[in-house]
Amino acid sequence: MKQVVELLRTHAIQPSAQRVAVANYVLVTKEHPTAEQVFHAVTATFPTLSRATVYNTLHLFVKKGLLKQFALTEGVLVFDPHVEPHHHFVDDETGAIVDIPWDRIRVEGADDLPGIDVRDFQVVVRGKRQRRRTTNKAT
Amino acid sequence: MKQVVELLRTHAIQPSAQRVAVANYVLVTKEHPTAEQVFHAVTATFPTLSRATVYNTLHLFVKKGLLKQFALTEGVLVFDPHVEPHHHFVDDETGAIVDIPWDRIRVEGADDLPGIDVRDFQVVVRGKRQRRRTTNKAT
DNA sequence: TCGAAAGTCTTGACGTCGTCCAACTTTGGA
DNA sequence: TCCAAAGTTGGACGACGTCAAGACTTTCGA
Ligand SMILES: [Mn+2]
Ligand SMILES: [Mn+2]
Ligand SMILES: [Zn+2]
Ligand SMILES: [Zn+2]
Repeated sequence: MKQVVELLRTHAIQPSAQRVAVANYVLVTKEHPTAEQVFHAVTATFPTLSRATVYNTLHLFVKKGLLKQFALTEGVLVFDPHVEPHHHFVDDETGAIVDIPWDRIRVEGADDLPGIDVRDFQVVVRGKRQRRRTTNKAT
Repeated sequence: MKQVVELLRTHAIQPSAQRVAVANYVLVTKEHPTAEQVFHAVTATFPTLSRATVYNTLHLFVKKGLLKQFALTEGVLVFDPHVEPHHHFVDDETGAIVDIPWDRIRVEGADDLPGIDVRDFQVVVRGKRQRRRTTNKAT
């Protein structure tokens, strides 16, 4: 997409074909993919793309502020194009990570801790998605 | 230690020599060690202990409620003998994880999210430890 | 237009973390 | 005492991630 190329340019990133392909996936997703998920998703349409380039590109995007990086689930980093502050829910059963809007949870005292320069904080909620809501009227 | 043996027994865990050795390290530490750190620390005094047994034992302790397990830093799980709810600070520079008492931070709304059965939540704070406090009287 | 320098990409080797399994040792109750 | 169950071991294996050397591309001044 044209706008991805512009976005990379405005962040001082050369829009190579590989970077544009990665960007068109990872900057658009609502999920929180791992590097391996990005690799598999993008090589589906760009088969010659190498693993090293995926990692290099993701790290570059993080450095340039287009992505954030989290360690929330076992063993892997995930990438998040939603760079404004927000909280996360982690589904125990599937490992899925879901955004919680910043204003949905009130936090007091996290940025005023003795001896600490707080860079950021977030609430991490773990649990299960509820079974089908049966709140609907007669089905 | 004798009390570790008793602790294991009260949690229905056979206190084998290997488990006691692991317990004497991981149930006592104030740090949040990774499995590999546990492995290296305990093999220093119990050289025949195998990696598989360390992992088996840590997972058993988690299942029995003696430890909690978190993914807070890149690539590794950490284990925490402090099983009551509390928050965590992660030092950007060293990766060190430090407990924040539950009451130090007020959180409202995290357990009342639509469509979610919340099992638990915590605040994760990231930043730097401040340079030496110079609040002391004339040194 | 040409060629060098800088930038980018690929391949494949390597390291760490964690799992798994088959073979073994130890344990404790009949 | 004996033996089935429980526990342990070492090594193979897989996923994730890093790194460096070389190849390819783009840029840009002569
Ligand atoms: Mn930006
Ligand atoms: Mn307990
Ligand atoms: Zn997010
Ligand atoms: Zn803790």
